[in-house]
Amino acid sequence: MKFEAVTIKDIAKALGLSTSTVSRALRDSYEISPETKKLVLEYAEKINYHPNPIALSLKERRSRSIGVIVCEIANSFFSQTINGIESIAYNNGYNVIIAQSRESADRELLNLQYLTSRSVDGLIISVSTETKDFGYFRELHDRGMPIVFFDRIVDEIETHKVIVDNFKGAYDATTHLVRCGYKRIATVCNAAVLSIAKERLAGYKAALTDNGIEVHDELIKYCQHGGMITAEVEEAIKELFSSRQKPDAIFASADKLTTGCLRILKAKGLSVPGDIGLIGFSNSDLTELLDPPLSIIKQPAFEMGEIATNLLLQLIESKRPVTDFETRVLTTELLIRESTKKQKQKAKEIAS
Amino acid sequence: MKFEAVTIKDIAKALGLSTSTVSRALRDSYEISPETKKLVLEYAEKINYHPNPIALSLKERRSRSIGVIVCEIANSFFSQTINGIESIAYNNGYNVIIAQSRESADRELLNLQYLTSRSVDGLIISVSTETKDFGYFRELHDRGMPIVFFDRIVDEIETHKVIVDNFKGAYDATTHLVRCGYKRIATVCNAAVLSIAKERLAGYKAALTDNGIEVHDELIKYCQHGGMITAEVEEAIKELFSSRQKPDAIFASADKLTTGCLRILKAKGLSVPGDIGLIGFSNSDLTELLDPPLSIIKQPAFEMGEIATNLLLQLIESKRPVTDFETRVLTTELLIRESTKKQKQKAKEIAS
DNA sequence: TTGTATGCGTTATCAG
DNA sequence: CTGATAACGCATACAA
Repeated sequence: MKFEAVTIKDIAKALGLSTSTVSRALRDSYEISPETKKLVLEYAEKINYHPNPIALSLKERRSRSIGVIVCEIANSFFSQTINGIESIAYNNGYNVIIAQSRESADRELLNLQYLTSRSVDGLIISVSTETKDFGYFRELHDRGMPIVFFDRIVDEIETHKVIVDNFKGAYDATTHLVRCGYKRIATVCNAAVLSIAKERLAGYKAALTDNGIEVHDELIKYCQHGGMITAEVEEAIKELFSSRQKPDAIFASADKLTTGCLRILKAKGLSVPGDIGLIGFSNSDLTELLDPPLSIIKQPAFEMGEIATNLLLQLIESKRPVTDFETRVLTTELLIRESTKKQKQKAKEIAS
Repeated sequence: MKFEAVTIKDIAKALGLSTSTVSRALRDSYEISPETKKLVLEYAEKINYHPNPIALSLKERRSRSIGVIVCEIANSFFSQTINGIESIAYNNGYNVIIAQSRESADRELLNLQYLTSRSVDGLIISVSTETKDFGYFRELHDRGMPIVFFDRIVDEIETHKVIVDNFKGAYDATTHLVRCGYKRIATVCNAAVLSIAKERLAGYKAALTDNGIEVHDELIKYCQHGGMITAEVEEAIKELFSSRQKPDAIFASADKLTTGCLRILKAKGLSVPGDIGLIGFSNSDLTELLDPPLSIIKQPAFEMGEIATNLLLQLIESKRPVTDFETRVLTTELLIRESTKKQKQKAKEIAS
């Protein structure tokens, strides 16, 4: 009673032809007579024949599917990226297989092995906060598996990468807080091993320095699990407020951290930006509806997904190893949404 | 230079054994001597052997992958559901292949054909707003393809379904608005063909009737594209406000519609709930951060994904057609988040 | 123009 | 205990 498909054999038998003739007729080969072709095609249509892609994959050693590994699907940034990935994949006849690492290096590795053993033709990856050992990525890459990294990239591996200008995004965000008059600006960021954490932290520091504000290490808090665990963000903020350098504003350097900070500040009864300034990376479509709306740094997530997929398909389809790898750096969007005119004015200064 | 895997043949050749011996040794067959087993296992480990799942699929006629079709991944409700689906699939060694219909029946059909021709072992589907013809679903189902519907289900097809009590959710939401003192309560809902739209509309109407409020058709607006197109929601609201029965509150009957309404009301300069009441289905984690926080009806999305997947795996693994289909009805959560004490009081009345 | 034989990687069925 | 062979569905080099 299993979903049983009709094969080329069935057609051959029914029509008194050989399987190869049928195969060729279906592929519209030049060496098949028009009559036979027509016969086969019509019969195939009639009995609703569909080639078995698994058999095809086995033969052609390609599955026309790409694997995607992110920490979490239910995160605006990643779900928007996956949207872009699916979009391009669909247009090119590829399937998208999704896996989540949940910020666990073990789980990431398992998914990686699983997907590659599943014969995906390529991988699009944003590494977990926990990943320290890139050996398996390297091994895969060396063995010829096409890989494209995005957002949280692995610098050491020579393949295409798609990121935003994290330094500039963080710089702009921090500068915005400075222009708003904040003096003790803290930052809550991801584990320091992550490329995005490093770049954004550098942007934050540079902005402070360029504005004559000293960088205080007590004002820099790391969340090892990328904000997946609420308590972690809570702890970070608690520490910030119990430090000598009590902050008057916070720059949250990732989607999950921004909403995490916002939630905890509100829970503490602190209004944003009344009591404390806040800006952060975010791709949620609701931040603009907050009252007052939250200023954010937005990444072009959908486009990142599209670009990553196009690059991957390029790698997949040019069978030879590609040596001229590129890192596509897109721009972030600083969305100033403070309500007072004064702040809008300041926003303009930054934009210019 | 293609990513080439090591096969059972390679092991056989290297060890001077036959492929069948190697195969059996790897599967820990009782008919292989401990020494040979050890030899094979160690060598396999050493050269990092992994069975080719495509070849396995061809042989076993199963791919250990499930297909998921939703209208849009970048929607809190669906991304949370997919999170749950991936979670269970991962635990059972299945891959999740994602496809989006983008509320287009054509695209849904193409994805459907694509996924099934890709030999997924089963499907988890939430139909698009546009879907009117369920013929292909029926055909697949009749041919033995395991299918589980969730959220937007197809009543006519006898298979497992996972939904929430949409009637009650809508009833509670509408009742809440009534208790808050609103008199002319409008609703913005999905295309009337959708199961969820019908059920929620019924709940809305029942709540009004039970509270002695007349149902006015002008206060019921449909969005054919489920809010995918902003203009559509804008139009609906514009129509509501230009009708004789100008509403004083709105019940938005889906995630996308709730945020859509909120956005447009804000854009119109109307404060919620100051100028107009609003409640709706939503799974966004930011609604609670709005000021004042927005009251919503939340669906247990993650759990729905988990349950749907468990049911699907059951269908897949019991090869015979299952005849005792069930519809799992979960409860929605009415999250009252109005700020005034009076409203909180009223919320309690509803809860009791 | 069509048919036959082989291989893709694996397991199952025989035979030894 | 182990090995040879067929089969899964398809494409293709080679034969006719």
